Amino acid sequence: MLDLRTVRENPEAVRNALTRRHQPDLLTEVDRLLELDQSWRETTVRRDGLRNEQNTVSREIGRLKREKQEATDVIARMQQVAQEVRELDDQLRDARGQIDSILLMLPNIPHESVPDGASEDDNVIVKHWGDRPEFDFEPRAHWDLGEGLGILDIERGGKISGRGFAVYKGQGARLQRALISFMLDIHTTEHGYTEIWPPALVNRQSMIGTGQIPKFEDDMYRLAPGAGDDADGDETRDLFLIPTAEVPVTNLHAEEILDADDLPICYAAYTPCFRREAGAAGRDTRGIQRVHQFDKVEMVKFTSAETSYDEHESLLANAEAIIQRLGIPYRVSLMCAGDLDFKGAKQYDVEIWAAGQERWLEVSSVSNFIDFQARRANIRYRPDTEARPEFVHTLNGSGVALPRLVISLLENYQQADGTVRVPEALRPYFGSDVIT
RNA sequence: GGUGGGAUGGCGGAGUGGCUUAACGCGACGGUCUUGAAAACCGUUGUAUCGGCGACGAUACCGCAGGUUCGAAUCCUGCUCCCACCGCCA
Repeated sequence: MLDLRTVRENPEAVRNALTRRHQPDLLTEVDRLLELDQSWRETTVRRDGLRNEQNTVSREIGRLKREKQEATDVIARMQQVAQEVRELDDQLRDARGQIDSILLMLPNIPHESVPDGASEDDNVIVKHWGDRPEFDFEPRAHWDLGEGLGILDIERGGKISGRGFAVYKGQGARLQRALISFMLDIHTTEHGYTEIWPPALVNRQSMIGTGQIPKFEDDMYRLAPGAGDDADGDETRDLFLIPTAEVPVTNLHAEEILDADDLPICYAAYTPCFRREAGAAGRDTRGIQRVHQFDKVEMVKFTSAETSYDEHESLLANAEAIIQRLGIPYRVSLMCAGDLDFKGAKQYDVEIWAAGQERWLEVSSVSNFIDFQARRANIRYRPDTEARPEFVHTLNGSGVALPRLVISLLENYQQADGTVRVPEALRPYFGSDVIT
């Protein structure tokens, strides 16, 4: 979330950001926020003055009592003051709640290097890599290849769970396992990431910390209270399935003050990911392009404020390295302000080529959130021993998501007989050079 | 799931309603002394918010959230986490 002080002292920067993001509807929220803040501060001054009186006089009452003197009149007067403090506290709590809820809804401010634009059509393609494969036969889509090879079972996935859940079988299952190990090994041994294996269920506070809630709560899977549970909002059972490892991994350091010498902290984590895709019914429903549960290796970085944009570039390079080793053609887009993720200040998307469908598929989104998540999750660091703590910058990028990578591998490396070659780099993990 | 015991500053640890805006110790930082270091001695010590141009001042924070009271680390209610034992369990 944004710093309230930034909004207070530089509201034009915030309004400008909303305009660049093409979200003019939020401008009135900024005005409301400024009014609430003004009255919150005025009330705070009054309340603190009364608290000061309370503290002073209460000490005096203590002294009188010790000296066995009469204090009834003073106590009667202080009862009034206490009542007034209670009323002001209620007002403050209410105003603070409204302020926080607005702050939680306001998006990050796009970095100056982010291009203007209203939609994905205005994203800037900054890189192309690799040559698209050519075939002397008609290449097939992955759902045909997968079914033909017996490695992908969409229908049974639907039977046991519902639409949007896939079953991988035999060499398909092995391919999943091989890819996960392959990617994690590269990130940990060559890119300097520490491997994390986090929970897949997290509490509400963690979801707020990384920014999935409140804005995207409808896209999240949430555990229903079990039979016999209290229905009245028991925090311990208010759990969400993670939509990405970003949530548990970033929140590892929530409420902490990190040592500057430890930065940057770089984590890589494999997790399953769960997404309701609430607003996307009917889109890309064939195959495993858009599913409710998928697997992903995610990279997360905690950096100082000075280095985050450099770290952003190397994070992108780390994601690209995976795809390059698998010999898959890809392109990188710099997201325009209008298409930029709610919580991001700058974001690259990496799309790989799927030869069977002849289209680009997003497999990685590489974002710098600057202090947006760190402020929500309260993750700070001390620049040096004497300095006051500052918010870290958090970044993350997929490295990479599996289903679309599998699609691309199947479709790009398919052969006329329906078998699929396995890229060289993956063979030690997969144990074979062809999927038959 | 059950029973009992805990949670206090960077760490250890005192503190059962007012003489505590948390004692004492350790650590850290600054200084004195010293050729240098150690020891000793002196001083300092967290986080956040608000007010002020500023020096500075005020408020809040003793696991979390409410409550009682003129006044709460201390009393009450709910919750979380940790430790021990019991039960269940891959």
